[in-house]
Amino acid sequence: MPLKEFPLVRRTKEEAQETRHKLLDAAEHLFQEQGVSRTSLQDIAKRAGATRGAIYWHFKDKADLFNAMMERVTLPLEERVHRASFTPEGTPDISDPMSDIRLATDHCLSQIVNDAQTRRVIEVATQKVEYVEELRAVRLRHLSVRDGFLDRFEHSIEAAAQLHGLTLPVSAKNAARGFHALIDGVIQNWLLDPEAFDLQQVGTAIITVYLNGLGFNSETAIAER
Amino acid sequence: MPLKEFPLVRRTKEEAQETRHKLLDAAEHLFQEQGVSRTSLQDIAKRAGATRGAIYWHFKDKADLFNAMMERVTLPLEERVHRASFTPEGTPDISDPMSDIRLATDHCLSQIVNDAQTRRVIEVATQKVEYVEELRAVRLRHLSVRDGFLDRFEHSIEAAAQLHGLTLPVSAKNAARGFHALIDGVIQNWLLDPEAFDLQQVGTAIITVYLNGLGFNSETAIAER
DNA sequence: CAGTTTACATACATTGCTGAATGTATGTCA
DNA sequence: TGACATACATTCAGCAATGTATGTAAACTG
Repeated sequence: MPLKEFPLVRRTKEEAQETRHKLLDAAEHLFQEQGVSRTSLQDIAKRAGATRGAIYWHFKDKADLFNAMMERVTLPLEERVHRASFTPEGTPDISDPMSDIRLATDHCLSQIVNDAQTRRVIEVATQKVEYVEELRAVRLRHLSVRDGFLDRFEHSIEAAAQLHGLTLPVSAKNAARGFHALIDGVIQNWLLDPEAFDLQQVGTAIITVYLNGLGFNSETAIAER
Repeated sequence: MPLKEFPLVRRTKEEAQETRHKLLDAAEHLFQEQGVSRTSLQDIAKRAGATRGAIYWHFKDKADLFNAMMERVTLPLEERVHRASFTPEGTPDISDPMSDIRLATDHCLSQIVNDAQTRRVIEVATQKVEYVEELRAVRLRHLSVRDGFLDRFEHSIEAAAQLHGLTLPVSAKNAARGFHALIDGVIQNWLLDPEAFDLQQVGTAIITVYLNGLGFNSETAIAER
């Protein structure tokens, strides 16, 4: 039964947003625990202290709710990475594009390790959902975000190579793909078994190895400062 | 209705194995198309030209069928990689452990690109299934297989470093983790959009970059031959 | 060549989830 | 202070999937 401590029927807009967030919170946890398909809207409503009526009011269906849950975390993260990659704010930096990328990457890893919500949502997105037709939109957005990152990486790598006057052993595009695959891979492996190793430490180390393989040796980056 | 071309009721043991394989084949395709949870046992039976009775005869339930489907592909693959990493057969090779690893990796990439079944199953395992309690066994096996690979990589990298007399910039364990993350990541990214790039070519290239970053420059490997 | 087991097909009972319809009390605004 | 929109709760119809129980004919066995 939906708890009835006080009259509680109609809410103000603020309260409505609060129940919306409670629904998304509940979904996050339940999706992580039982997987998306095995979690019913009933489960989510119950955990949020509401009924399915509330869900159908705020969202069209389960896929819509899933999307909202994802975007609540990924939109700010994307924006953050986006900003980090151009000049942060007022700081007129003419820094090495490669350190910008490394900073942004470190920030990502750090957020995954330190922010439980981010970790939960990424875990759901990578292990607790089936990417089928219904979630085509999610998949497409995922792809376009990825391609955006790849372009950014590619240009930064190219610019940095030019800056340091070195010739890359592979095309900038492939170098970017490898960089992305490395980060993506290490995050996924960590999520599979977070106890196995320290994501930030190992992540930083292997990125250094990879960039070193591209010709960016650590001294170069430090010397520039 | 289950097709009734001829009497067809009871089969010989061979025929029974054939229907078993047909069921697994059907499951593979349907899981890939619709995801595991959205595929009913009814769907699978129908596609295989059988009924749910056949499924419940051969398998305990859906999770059991899923396991069988996975192992039909992964067991031979694992065994192959395992063999590749020790001395193949009668060939008394005292080759560079690093080239062994590269050969095994190339073989994996090649099989993923060229064998549709392997590709299907890996795609299902990475995108079309939710790793929840019910599939705990799959997850655990996945982890133990991964750890086996990691150990192998670690030892090979260590041996190769000693052979070439170089000091690794990171621990052998972390070097192995990076190597694995790189391969895992590039495969997953390729599966997300196989049109985007050539897996074997890009894979080989970025592996070279990474190994180069570890200190194994391509000339070293070639010079040894 | 009976009896037994195998390899399924069929039928049934149960469960659980979705979507839509409807109810309802409260905010909100003219 | 009505009138309308909002933010849900409740109810209901309907299906779809699972698991099991049972039927059955052919293969296998001694």
